[in-house]
Amino acid sequence: MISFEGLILTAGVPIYQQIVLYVKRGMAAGTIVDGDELPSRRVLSALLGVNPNTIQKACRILEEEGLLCSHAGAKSYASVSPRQMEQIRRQLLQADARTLVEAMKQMGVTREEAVTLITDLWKGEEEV
Amino acid sequence: MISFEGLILTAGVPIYQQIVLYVKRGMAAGTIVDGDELPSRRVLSALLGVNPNTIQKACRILEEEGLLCSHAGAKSYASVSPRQMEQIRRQLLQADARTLVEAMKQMGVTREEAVTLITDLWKGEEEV
DNA sequence: TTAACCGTATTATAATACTAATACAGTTTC
DNA sequence: GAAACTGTATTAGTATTATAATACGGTTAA
Repeated sequence: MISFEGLILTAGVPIYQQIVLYVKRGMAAGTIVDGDELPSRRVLSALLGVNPNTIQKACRILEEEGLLCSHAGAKSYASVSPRQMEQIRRQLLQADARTLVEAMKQMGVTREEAVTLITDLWKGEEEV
Repeated sequence: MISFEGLILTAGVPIYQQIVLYVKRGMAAGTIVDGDELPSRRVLSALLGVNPNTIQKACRILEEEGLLCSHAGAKSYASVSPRQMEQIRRQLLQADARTLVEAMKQMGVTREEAVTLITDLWKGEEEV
């Protein structure tokens, strides 16, 4: 059963997008693997405190991308091949890193300063 | 006169937020300094191809944060003290880096891998 | 002073995101 | 087969984002 305990909803970003991203990142990390069972729409909506329609929207997107297998009446399961897993991992990493690099450059930050900032933050959060 | 040539609007994020962020990053980088003149609402809206109301919303936010000085009938000017500049820089850097670190950790990426990814991307974009 | 600019405000319209309340049909289990 | 689930669809209402079309009054320079 896929766990959503690690998902902390942030204001300002569409909820369905956050759910999709959470699942994709889990797949990239290997914490969500092929065949894993998804909680039902109703259970998940109660768990996250959002509307069932919002959950359904996220699930529909995941299914359209071939990452979720849903059939009316039956439970839903993760569907990820090793190839898909690698592709998702690469795409997400590239996107996140590119966003940061562009932001840093716009602020006139040097590469060394950026690396220092990240390593420091990494250590800092490990203590918490 | 503050230049907005470097601002590339992205779909999915509110335009007024992108404008506010662009100005703040310019202030953090030192490319926008205290007293710099802002293009008029109408000129800027034509330049970016967005509605004047959207520009006005961004300007209202910047003024409420004390970063823009506007008076009816007169032109608008950037208003940044050295203390504000440092504060903005620190806030934005922290926010961006924190977002990346959380994403990386969710995907099971090591600190070394993250640093490598960023340094590579930095070099790669410098060639372009 | 008057014309041309400036910031500001208002009203209306449309698209998207999200909530809310149902309803329906397929699957599973006892 | 019936009850309890499951995914799916529909309709309605609200808030935010953005556009559109004006309008008003202050500032500035010819």
